[in-house]
Amino acid sequence: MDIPADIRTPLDDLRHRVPKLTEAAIDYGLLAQRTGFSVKLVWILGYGLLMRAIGDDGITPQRFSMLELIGCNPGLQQIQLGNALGLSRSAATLSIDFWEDRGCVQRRADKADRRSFGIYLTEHGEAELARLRALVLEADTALTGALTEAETAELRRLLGKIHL
Amino acid sequence: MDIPADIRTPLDDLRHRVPKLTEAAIDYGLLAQRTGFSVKLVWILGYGLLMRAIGDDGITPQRFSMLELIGCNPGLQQIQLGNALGLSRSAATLSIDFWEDRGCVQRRADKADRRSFGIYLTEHGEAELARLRALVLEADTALTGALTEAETAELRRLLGKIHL
DNA sequence: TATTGTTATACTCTATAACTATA
DNA sequence: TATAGTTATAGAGTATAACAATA
Repeated sequence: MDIPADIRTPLDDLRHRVPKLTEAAIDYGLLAQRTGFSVKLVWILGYGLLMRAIGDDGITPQRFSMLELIGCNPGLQQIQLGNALGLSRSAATLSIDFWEDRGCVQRRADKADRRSFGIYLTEHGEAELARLRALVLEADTALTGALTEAETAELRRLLGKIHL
Repeated sequence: MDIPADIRTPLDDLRHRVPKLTEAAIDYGLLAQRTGFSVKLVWILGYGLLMRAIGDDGITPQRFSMLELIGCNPGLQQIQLGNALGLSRSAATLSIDFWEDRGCVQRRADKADRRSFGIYLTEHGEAELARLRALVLEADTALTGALTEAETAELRRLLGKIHL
């Protein structure tokens, strides 16, 4: 499975969004020493990489996360999906609306509690999720392209120690 | 110099914004394996930590970055400041307006080119920047509180390898 | 009364484009 | 013509609050 050329060397085209802290012309002072600032720069790169890999402005990383969550947890309530991604009820509604409009998810009435729905992928949604997963994996691999596998594993371990 | 109590144990109060990927109830699927997703979660934590440490909704991490940049590079043009932070001209204007309204920065006419200004800190701005730097450093230290110093250094090295 | 979902609304941040004044 | 800065405007994404239906 070849990685498309525009994903293989991806970061260089996105660097205009991200300051080079070592450039002589500008002194970044404290920013250059802040872990949080480095995290932000890498987040910007990862976001841009993912957007480009997906190639559809409507499908943001956040919306992909929603679709992935639905695929892995069929039947969840909207409020549970929202909580799992740190979204308000209304933001979850809108995110699910987006995928419903694209024919990827279905709201099924919950017979036990008629206030709520169970959210499920449609067949088309399954296919779309499979397609996107491949792109997302490639973009994520590209993000750590400058690192060895051992370094990538260590990076993930350290990030996980912070947020887990 | 003691770290305030609400910064010393900071992450726990912010976790509601950040899913625990290992929780049994929900399967995060691909998301749990994505470096980019972990980066995002850590970014959310760092952002929240910094906002809380600063304790002034107007002063965002982005605006702090602008002030720090002005402090470290007095006399830069607005457009240069914007470029250094990945901002458009209009966004840079607004960010500098914010600090000017607070009496922290000054636009000084450039005698050689009357279209542009040199941006400088005021005395009050110097003091404000010094005050904020201490808070920012504490918040950044708190972000990596779960890591040893060696681990924090390694995390920074790995992040730098990606964005530098 | 409390909860699920929807809708209306407002807010923040951003970029683009039009505009002014210089160059 | 091009550039620095400002302003007007629009877009995306979010949250809060009011609302309807149901518990």
